[in-house]
Amino acid sequence: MNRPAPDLLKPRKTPQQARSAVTIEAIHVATIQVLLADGVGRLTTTRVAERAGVSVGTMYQYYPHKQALLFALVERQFAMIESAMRDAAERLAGSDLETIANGLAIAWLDAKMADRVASRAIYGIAAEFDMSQHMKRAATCMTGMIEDLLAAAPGAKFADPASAAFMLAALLGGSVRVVMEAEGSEDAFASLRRELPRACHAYLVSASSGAAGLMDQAVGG
Amino acid sequence: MNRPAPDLLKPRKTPQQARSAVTIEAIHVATIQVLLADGVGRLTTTRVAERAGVSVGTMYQYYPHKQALLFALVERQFAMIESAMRDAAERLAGSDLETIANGLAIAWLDAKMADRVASRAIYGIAAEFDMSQHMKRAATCMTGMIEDLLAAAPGAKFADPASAAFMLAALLGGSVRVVMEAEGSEDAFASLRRELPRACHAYLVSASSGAAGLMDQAVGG
DNA sequence: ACCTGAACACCGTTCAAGT
DNA sequence: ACCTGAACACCGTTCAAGT
Repeated sequence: MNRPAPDLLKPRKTPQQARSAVTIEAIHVATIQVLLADGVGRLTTTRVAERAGVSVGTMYQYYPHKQALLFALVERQFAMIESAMRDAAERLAGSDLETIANGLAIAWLDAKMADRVASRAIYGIAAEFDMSQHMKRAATCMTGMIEDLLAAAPGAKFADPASAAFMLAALLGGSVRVVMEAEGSEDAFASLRRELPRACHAYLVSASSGAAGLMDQAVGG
Repeated sequence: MNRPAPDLLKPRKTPQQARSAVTIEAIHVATIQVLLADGVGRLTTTRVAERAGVSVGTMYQYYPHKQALLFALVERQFAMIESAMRDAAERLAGSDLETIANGLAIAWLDAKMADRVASRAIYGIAAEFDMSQHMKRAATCMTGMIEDLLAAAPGAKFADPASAAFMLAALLGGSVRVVMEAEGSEDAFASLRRELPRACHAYLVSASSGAAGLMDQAVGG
């Protein structure tokens, strides 16, 4: 009893001896290398094992299947972004709408762009199997964080804070995603960096019914 | 000479006899059926051929590989959405920013939701192979259409119309995509339908420097 | 012109055997 | 406790043979 719910995508076991920790690290590194060199399409368990210097069987001792292997990378990326956004939220607590909008947009872009090559590769993985659970969790997390920020923003009253937070999360997440997927040029990313904060701010102002919001909009920008 | 550039994702040949037209249609229908019944992961050439009542070899006469088969579905979806948006743009030409924003957002949502099951399934496909070319083309097309609309909007002057159009396309495309990917609930889609027009409008007003724009924002809804 | 299906190369996964 | 690698089932793709 008190057994954890079986998560089929999780690693199979945790290393008990030093050499197995080395093995895991080798597999992890090899996965990234193969991914970057050959792409998701050509990433095979044999190739990864070969590159890691272990046999396929060994790989299957730690990961129940190929998906779990790739999933580990996605999780790491998710965690990185989540932590970056959490930092930003902490920094922005109590700020006005404009500061919040700009701060969130820039933090989001920075996190996504931090390692753009890896990011794109990982988006490719994320697409290959059903990520809806993770996406849902990430979206809920982001929405909650944003909702708290909005609630603490001085002089802004939202008729429906949950909706506003949800929409802002969708705007942030989606726009970056779409540009990345279309293999956006440098220009595209520059536009995004210029326009996304503005879009977020404009939306927040429009969704909040506080008088300060409208003042802000008429003066700022 | 004058040979068309080889597009490896295109069907291999066009039917010359009646029976082959029937075959193609059968394959197409079978693909959708298998996709909906078993998901992308379990869609195999054998299964499709079986369901279509032809041999695998026959399938390979019309499609050079499995990707091409799935690609045909994606193309159809793209064409449907593109045409819907073209209609909307025609209808909205010369309208003010609020009408344009609302009209585009609703048209976009309607097109994407028209057959939500198929849409999600097709997003799944689109993810499985590199769609960046198509995404890029679609994005360019949308951006162009929007830019024309903005140029024709009375009383709105954009410092950088191209950027504004680009950003609006990203907002539309991304937000819907993100919600779909997170397997959004009915609530989520309802929020999107309520908030997306507002977000688009707010952004356009903020990006345009025309006095009418600010008036609009302060008074409108 | 169109269709068939056995054959081939390759990939994910397992498991008996080793240290 | 950890590792190996031959073996298995399955899948995408081809091609000689048919109508």
